[in-house]
Amino acid sequence: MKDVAARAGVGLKTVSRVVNGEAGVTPDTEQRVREAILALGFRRNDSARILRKGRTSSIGLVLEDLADPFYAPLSRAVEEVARAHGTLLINGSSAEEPAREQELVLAFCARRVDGLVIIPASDDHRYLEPEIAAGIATVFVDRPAGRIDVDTVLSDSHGGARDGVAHLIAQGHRRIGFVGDHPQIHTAAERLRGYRTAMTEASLPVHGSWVSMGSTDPERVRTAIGAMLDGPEPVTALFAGNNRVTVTAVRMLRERARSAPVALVGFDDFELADLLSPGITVVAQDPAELGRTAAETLFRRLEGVHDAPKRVELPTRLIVRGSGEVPPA
Amino acid sequence: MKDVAARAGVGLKTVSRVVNGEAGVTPDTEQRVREAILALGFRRNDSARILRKGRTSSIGLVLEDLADPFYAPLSRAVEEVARAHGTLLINGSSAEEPAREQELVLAFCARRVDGLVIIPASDDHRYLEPEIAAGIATVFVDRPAGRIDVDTVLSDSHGGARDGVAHLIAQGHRRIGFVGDHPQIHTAAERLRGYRTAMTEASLPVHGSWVSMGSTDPERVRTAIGAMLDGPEPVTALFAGNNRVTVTAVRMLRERARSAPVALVGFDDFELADLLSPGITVVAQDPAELGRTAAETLFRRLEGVHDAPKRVELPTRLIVRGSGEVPPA
DNA sequence: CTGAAAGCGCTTACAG
DNA sequence: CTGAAAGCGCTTACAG
Repeated sequence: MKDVAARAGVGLKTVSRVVNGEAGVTPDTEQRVREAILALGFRRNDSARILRKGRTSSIGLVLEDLADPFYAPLSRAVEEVARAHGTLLINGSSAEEPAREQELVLAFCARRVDGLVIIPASDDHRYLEPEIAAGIATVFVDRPAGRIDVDTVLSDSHGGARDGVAHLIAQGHRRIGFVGDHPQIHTAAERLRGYRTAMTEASLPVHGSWVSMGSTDPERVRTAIGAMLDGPEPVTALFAGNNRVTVTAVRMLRERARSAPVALVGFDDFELADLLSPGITVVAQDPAELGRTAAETLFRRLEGVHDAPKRVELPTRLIVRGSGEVPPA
Repeated sequence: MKDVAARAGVGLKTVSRVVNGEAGVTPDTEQRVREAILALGFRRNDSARILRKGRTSSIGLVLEDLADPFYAPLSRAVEEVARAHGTLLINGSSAEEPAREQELVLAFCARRVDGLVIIPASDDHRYLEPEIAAGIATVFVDRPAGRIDVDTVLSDSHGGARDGVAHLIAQGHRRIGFVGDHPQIHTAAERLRGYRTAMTEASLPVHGSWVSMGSTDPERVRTAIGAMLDGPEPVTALFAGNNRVTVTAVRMLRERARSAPVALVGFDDFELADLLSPGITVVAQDPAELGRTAAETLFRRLEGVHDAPKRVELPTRLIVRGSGEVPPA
């Protein structure tokens, strides 16, 4: 910029004016500055601008896995909102590791992002308190924050799971298995709770062997489902706690196609669910809407809205496609 | 930092030393500084650090759509490599709009990212010349750059499509349709070329109505496929130019299940392709490997490797699952 | 309409 | 082992 000013024979401030399209420069001066910019290949250094202005016009998004088909649309929705606000998106995957979540969040804060959208992997976010106090707006999405009070956008995991399991009960099922993610994950715990609610509301007992929580690794899920199907009180229907479990369940039921058919309802919709035979009945969330709502909440804060932190819960939707309407054997 | 120094009764440089874990501070002094940092809730401002250091330790990734199942693993792979290099990832979706691609790239450059990984939407990248001259390392992936000479990582679209179409020919098909994306997109054009190569190698004519290029919007794809199946020279097999086309083709063939079965091979693998009936035979790329290779190439440049720009072409793999082995009616 | 000075919050290069 | 001065490249607040 100094070089441009020297070459154009003007002051620094005049170059700044031209670069930022501010008024108060004669066409003639502006022309000289523009020529110097072109000749020198000058591009404004936003790092310096940011340092001086205080706002970075960037936000950070921490999620579990960018490549997960559930989070990809969420992430894209956040990006679109950010773009509409002239803001850049920095993101990172926590890989479900609390230490990595914290590392990413603090790295973003050190870059002085204006705000954060977080899908947490940990359950204690007090480490964020100084950052929030320092003015970094923060919204949690998909899962709530632990031990701090911040804006949160969730899906109704409890209600969705209850609806899905009630649907199986309505088809006549009495012995229903639940396979979920690690119980520390809020959504997993809530869905299990929804399952129990539905069973209780129908006065059905829940056999201990019908519930399995843990890694969504296919091997573990297979073992769990195998035990439910071949155990002493074999289930006639399965409720899968998320998309990864559902896919493994579909594979497994396919392989056992010769045995008595087992009904299946999964939490989370996924592409091609309608093309399988039977189509997979699911409790669908709207990940893009989660992302959009979270990002809009964030920007409302950045625009200076200062009421108490809010918790938004988005409804789920049961999509009937066939797999959940298989009657009990 | 000034406040911390004042409170600890030391100089700025000493605070800097403690914050950065540099040697040469007595334990006693360090202790005082740490206490001041804690008391004041001080966090280093990386914007200032960046300005002074010259390197931002961030890279930019521009792709077409973060939410596309093909690009999500690519993006994740880039992130992992960046992470291994202590670098943050900024990303944005071009939505296949050249103006948006350029806007994102220039915004990243203004933030002085150390490097760029670009999946281009445009075919003229001369606008990048000043940035590259200014030292921003750049790698193109999935599609080549236009009118500039830079590192590029591609899949073998031509060879993959040729293999896929040759596979259909080997099953006895003579009338094969090709439905692809917009012909301006390099991969789309290359796959079409692969189709023609395979047909020519088998001395088969290509009827004009067997080729349709354009938007991957389901309505357009349906119309195109309908014309091929119901036209004067009806095809007995289809080659789909990418995952979006394949999915629409699957839906359509499913609906027409009562007519003579049509063979299908698609470019790009997708989740659950094996669970459909029949399973979908595909020419698979490895998007994560594309991303990893591109990012590693980028970091090699950032570490100072200065040979001529390289072009890497990764092989594709034909995965046989059933849909491509349907014989001609 | 234009520009000189100060400052954003750090690090660098140097001196003690 | 420690710190004062200069500077990274901009913008702000002000004066002319």
